[in-house]
Amino acid sequence: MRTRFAPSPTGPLHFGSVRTALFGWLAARHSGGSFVLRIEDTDQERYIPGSEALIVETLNWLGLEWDEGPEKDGPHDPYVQSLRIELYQEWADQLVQRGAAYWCTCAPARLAAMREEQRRHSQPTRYDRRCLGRQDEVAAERAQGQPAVLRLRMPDGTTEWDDVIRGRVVFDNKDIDDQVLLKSDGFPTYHLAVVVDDHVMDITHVIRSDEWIPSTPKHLAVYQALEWVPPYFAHVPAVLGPDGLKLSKRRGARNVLDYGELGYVPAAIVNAMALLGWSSGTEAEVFTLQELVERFTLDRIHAAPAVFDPRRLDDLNGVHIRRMDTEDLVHALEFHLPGTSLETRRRLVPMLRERMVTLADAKHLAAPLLDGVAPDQADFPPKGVEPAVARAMLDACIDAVAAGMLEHEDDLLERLRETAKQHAAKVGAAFRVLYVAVLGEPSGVPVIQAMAFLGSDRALERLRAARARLG
RNA sequence: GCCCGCAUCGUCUAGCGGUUAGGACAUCACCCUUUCAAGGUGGUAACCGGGGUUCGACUCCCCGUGCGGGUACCA
Repeated sequence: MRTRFAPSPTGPLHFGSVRTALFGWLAARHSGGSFVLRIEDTDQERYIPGSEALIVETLNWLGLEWDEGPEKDGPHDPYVQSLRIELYQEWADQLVQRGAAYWCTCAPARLAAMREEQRRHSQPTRYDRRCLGRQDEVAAERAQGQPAVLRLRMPDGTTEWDDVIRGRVVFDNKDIDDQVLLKSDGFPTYHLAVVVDDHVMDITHVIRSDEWIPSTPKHLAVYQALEWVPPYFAHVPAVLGPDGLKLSKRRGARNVLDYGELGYVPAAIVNAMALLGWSSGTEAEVFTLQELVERFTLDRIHAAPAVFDPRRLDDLNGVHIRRMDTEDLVHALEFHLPGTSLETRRRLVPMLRERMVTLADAKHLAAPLLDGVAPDQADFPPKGVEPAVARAMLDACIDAVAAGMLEHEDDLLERLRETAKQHAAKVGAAFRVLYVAVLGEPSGVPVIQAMAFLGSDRALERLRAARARLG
């Protein structure tokens, strides 16, 4: 199996487009086949410089390596369509010779008026083939330098194919327009370029978003005219935003790379994407990339569009963070805890790990431990705790820490529990005093571990400052 | 307007004629607990509507409805 991801360089990749790439990548890897990355930049107008670099970075970040494509070389180099123009023109000639395509010099204004008229009469809007019947004149016009486009001559009859995800799909060819294949500037349209490249590059399975279903008959017509064996088509459903509309840059769909800065890990993103429209058929839903490769098959993709729920990503992100290898986590945290040493992060990880939804959470979680100054807290002692209990807890803690009990966390914990009980206070509530004293907040990483991290001196400093506030 | 696709809890989904309609997220309750989390247990919550087909429909067919997409010298 050979699959490809063929984005156009019109900006960063969003969740929906990357999911399509993921499906293609997984299908290829699962079958032991190869995955091709191809840049479809046949529209110079929409080209946004830097997009290709973004695409490459995104795929690399998620671990979706391609076997052939930009920065990779391969037997079908180059993998950028704007560099393959002559190839498309050659096949366009073939289509003309075979009577499957014809030149058209109709002006845009005429086409617009024609469609307007058709719409008014409840007719489907298609090219009326005016130029098809006057090819000699058109040839003369072209010779004089008049701009022209090459159109596919859509054959009569019906076009059908067995979509891997949807089953049989049938179109009546009379509803399908004579698609422009070559623009007046000599560039191919998507419709010509994909077909030529997918065939030349031996793509066996075209996995693309379902917005392409209506144009698949056009592509099939080209395959047929050129006597090429068409690939399998798998049209994956769209990913919708919370508004129920298809994700798009226009509507603020987020650049997938942004998720990295927000603290999402690749494993979680890939897992969440896979679950949007695909299911394993078992009740397991947490998978690593490798586990997805083992289980993924195209036929288990659900045909209905899916609404992306960021809460699911959050959950999966926490799960994958908790499962991450410690050293990997220590390294991943570097970005979110700038200025910290490897060693510091190693000591922090046990306290942070189970409390992070995103890696970015490490910042506020670790702040009380990394700041040099003891945090302030207006509401002290915390409500629900008698001042007498607060004093007793702090005194006991100060004595114990001063006596070196931070070396024995379990004993210290036991000592503090007893102190709370002796004062008829709920252990949880009594401890809150300590949290506020040490972390500046009634919640956070485990307070005894936090004190151990800070060291006796700094811990005592904060405890005494809090004690002093109580008088 | 014309064409196409889709339709199970709020969300992602399992289901492929006979099930107490299952799981996950979210949500609620409880347990555990040094706080917060994590974890555990349990609860609330779904087959878009109408016709068929069938002994029997979530499941198959048709029609509606809703949603999505296409309808470009954009992809």
